Amino acid sequence: MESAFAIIAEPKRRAILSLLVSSQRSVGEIERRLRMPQPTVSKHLRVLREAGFVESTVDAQRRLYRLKPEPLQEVDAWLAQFRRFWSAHVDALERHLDRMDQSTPMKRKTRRKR
Amino acid sequence: MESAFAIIAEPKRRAILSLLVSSQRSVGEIERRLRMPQPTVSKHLRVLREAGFVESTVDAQRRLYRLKPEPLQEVDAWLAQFRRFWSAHVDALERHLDRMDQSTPMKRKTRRKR
DNA sequence: TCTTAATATACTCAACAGAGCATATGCGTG
DNA sequence: CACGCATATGCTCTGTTGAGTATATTAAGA
Repeated sequence: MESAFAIIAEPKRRAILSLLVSSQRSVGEIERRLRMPQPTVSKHLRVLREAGFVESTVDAQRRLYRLKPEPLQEVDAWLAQFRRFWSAHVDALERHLDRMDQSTPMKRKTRRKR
Repeated sequence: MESAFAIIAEPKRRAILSLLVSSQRSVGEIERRLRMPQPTVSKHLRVLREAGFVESTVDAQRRLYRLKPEPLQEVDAWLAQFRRFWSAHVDALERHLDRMDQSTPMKRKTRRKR
């Protein structure tokens, strides 16, 4: 379960992370909002905690879980290398469209600039 | 194996994607550059192809594989919701630091503005 | 057409992850 | 201090996945 990528491969864990992005939540809140059995929630929270995605504080019998940014930022950093590729792709597409424009000048004005 | 997230959970697949970001490659090139057995490469390429991460064209006996942007963009879109959280986090940290500044004014000038 | 290079696929095996259920732990309250 | 709520953990079972090895497919070239 090493990598951050493996952690977010699990749909229910992604749901938990998405829920925590707005504010911290107790286990019971997560359980009710996501309609998951309590042991399932606790087990996924354990995985998330050990991987550094969340941290918890004790509030009487409750544990309040909240997001930590680092692991998701790591994923984001890996994705960065592909963003340049996407823009290059868009550029190539636009150059292609521009070439089409030259053959059909009537449509040129419908094209937006970057 | 449905989701894009599950696909990139595999380290070797991430390596292949990273390799393809610079240019398209044949199976043999991937095999040599990443030091993977050929069946391993082919199997991962199949998974990547069926999930829409790559596409291939035939060049004599070779197959040239290249990236397709959509699935990674989907991952990127999911991550977007957390970026606001990160900046909020940084803001909170900075407010905290600013409060510290008020108690130790001497250090204030070392703080950079946003 | 025989051969060789490039790639894909089939099959088996071992490891692991998630679900479900039962149960343990810990804290507050009467 | 006994009970109840909130949460964590243990255990078993099952499905899936990746590795490894062998083999099939397809095209090029002598």
